Amino acid sequence: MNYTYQNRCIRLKKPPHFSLDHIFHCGQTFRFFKEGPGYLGIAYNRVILVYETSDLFVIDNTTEKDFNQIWAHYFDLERDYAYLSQHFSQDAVMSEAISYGHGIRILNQDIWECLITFILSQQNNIPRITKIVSALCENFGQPLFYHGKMYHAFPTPEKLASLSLEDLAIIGSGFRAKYLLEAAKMVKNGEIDLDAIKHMDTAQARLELLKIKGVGPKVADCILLFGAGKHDAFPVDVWIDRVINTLYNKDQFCPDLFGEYCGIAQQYLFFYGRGLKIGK
DNA sequence: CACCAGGCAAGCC
DNA sequence: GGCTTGCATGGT
Repeated sequence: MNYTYQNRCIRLKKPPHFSLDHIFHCGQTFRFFKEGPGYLGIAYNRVILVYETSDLFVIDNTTEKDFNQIWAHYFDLERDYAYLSQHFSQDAVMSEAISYGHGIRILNQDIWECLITFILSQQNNIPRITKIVSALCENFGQPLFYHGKMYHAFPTPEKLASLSLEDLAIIGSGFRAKYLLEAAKMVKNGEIDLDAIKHMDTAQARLELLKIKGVGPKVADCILLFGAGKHDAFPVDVWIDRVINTLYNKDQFCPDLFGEYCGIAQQYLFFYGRGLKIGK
C-alpha cells in the first residue's frame, strides 16, 4: 500500500468510496467521536486521530507497524468498494442507498468488543448505546493517554467477568447487564472461543454465538459482520425490516440478492432507511 | 403521559 | 414450530 510515514502519522491517498462521516455514523462502532477536522477513536487498545482531505486519508498517533498490522485492515482498505458499489447498483433501491451513504465501509473490529456492544444494542438507540459503552470503558477499561488526556481501552473479558451486577449498575445498561456478565464468563472460561468462531463458516459461527444469552439472530449477525469478517451475514433490525417492507416486495426479498457480500449491502440499506426514516 | 429504541428470553399454545 | 409479553432506561 502506498503511504508516507512521519511523526507517528500515516498519510495515504484516499481510497475511492471512502467517507469517515458515513463510516462512523452508520452505527457499526460506538468508539469514534468527532474532534476537530476528523474523529478521535479507540480500538485495539490504541487511540488514533483520523481525518480526510479531498485527496488524503490521515491516521495520527500510530506507527508503520500498527498501520500495516491493524489499521489497513480495520478500515477495510484492501477491499474494492468501487466494484461492490457497481455490482450492488444493479438493484434500483440499492443504487439510491449507495448514493445516499456513499463511502460507507465495514470496519473490521475486535470480535469481543462487538459481542459486548451489540448485546448492549438490543431494544436500545444508538446515542444511548454510545453512552453506555463509554461508561463501560471509562469505569473498567485500561487507561490510555494521548496528548496528555486520558482515554480508556475496551475492558477485557477477564475484567468484565470479575464484576458483579452491582458493579455494572453504574453504566446504566438495565436488563442487559446480566447478559454482559454471563457472556464475559463464557469467553473467559473458554466455553465460547471467539478466535475459533472467526475461522468457522458463517452458519456454524452463528450457531456458536447463539449459545450466548442475550445474543439472538440479529445481534449474532452484527457480530459476524462487524467482528468476524463474515460479509455474508445480513442483520435484520427494525430499520432493515421497514426498508424491506416499504421498498421491496417482502415475500420476494432475499439477502442472497446481493450475494456473498450482502452484509455490506445491508449497511447501506440501514444507513439509508434510518437516515430518511423510511417506513416510519 | 405514551411511545420508541440496530431484540431477546421465556412462556404460552 | 409460531405468536405474545415483559424487560431497564432515557429521550421525545
